Amino acid sequence: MLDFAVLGLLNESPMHGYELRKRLAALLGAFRAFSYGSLYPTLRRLAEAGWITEDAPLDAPGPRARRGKRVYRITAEGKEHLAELLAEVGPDAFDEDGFGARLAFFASTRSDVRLQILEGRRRRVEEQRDGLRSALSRAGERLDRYTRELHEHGLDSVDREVRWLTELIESERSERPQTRPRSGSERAAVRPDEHVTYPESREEP
Amino acid sequence: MLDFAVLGLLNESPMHGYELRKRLAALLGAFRAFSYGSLYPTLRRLAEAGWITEDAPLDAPGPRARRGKRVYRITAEGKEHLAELLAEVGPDAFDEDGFGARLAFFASTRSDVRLQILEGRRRRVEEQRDGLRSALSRAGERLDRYTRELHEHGLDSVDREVRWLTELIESERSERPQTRPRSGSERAAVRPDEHVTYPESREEP
DNA sequence: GGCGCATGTATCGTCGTGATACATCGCGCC
DNA sequence: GGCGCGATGTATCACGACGATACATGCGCC
Repeated sequence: MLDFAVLGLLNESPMHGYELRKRLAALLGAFRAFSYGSLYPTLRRLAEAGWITEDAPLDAPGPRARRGKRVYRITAEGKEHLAELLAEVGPDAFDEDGFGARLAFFASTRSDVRLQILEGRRRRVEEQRDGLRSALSRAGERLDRYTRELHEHGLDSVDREVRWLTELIESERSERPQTRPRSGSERAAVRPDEHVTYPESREEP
Repeated sequence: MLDFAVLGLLNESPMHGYELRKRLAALLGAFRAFSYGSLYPTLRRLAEAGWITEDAPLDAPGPRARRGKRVYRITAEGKEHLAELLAEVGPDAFDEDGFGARLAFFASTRSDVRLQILEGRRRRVEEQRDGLRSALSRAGERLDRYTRELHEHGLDSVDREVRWLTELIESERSERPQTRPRSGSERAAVRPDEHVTYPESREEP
């Protein structure tokens, strides 16, 4: 999840850890920004895996080991890996945060994958809604007033999210009405200025 | 946070860990139920602190060590501790989960503390709203369409939550219009069938 | 001249999660 | 008659994120 977001951002341009975190915050909604406590370990892991490089600006040979600014840059392998991540759905894509991260890079995501993600997320939220709904109608009467209020508010929110997702899905479908043909190669519906390159489209085995 | 919720539930009646988790889930909203991985360690911690007891049903002296059903029960000290927790606000009371937990036990919470919690939570959510709002008006135009959509939906939700909290606050105030007198002892406004006993009302030092 | 604030890198203890393991019991179903 | 399956029930562990903290630099502003 963090891997995905970091690669996505570094694919746009090289960055410092600090700026990365700010961009992450802007992307995922100000609150819900990862802390450095997870960001730096992630960067190191990504560097070890070869997806990114870490340009440490030649340490001035002074007496104290300076803590230099480090610029992180995506590698060719990293782009390849990102393209794979963008093309698959993965189980995290439907929870709150994972969905947010996927949505943030929808412009680089194949149109059919976009639909899969939106529909999966909607299914997930509908389950929440139904669970909440039946819990309320079962126990609603003998629930504490405040607890009931909380659950009703939660039900409302979740209900609105389902409607929002439905709108997104519909607009996604109307902009891409070729649901019919089911042609052999579902090719990338992506803008030409995209940085990533897509692997071959693959059928489910 | 978990401590608080567990003590609150055990204050109503003794329970197994399993049932505790179910009640927790019902209370906090089905999703957002703590896993056993945090529940059992918490129970052990609470038992060590003396807030609860752990009734292990005398192991049948058979060859294999049976894993018996354990009934957890709140102690007198636990009730005292719970009353303290209920009377103070604490910094977790304003985040999503902490607030939910506090709300779930509002019936056992002093009316003035209720107001503090509601208002603190509202302030928190207003900050989120304003941050989101200004981020959107600053960068809204050059934002990805999907990202903007996500942030606008988030802003909507947060906005509605503020309004919801305002309603709760107003109804809280109207049911307790003695905001005026500022009499020496802010006494418990609590139903007589409550299990907890309140410590002396204390003025801020 | 110094104060505070944004920039910038980094670590650590704490805590919750999600997966997993294991065990018992009642129920339906063939 | 026995078989499986889902609910009940207790428990652990690796992993990952958080929040606090530390430290350093450069910049503007009064």
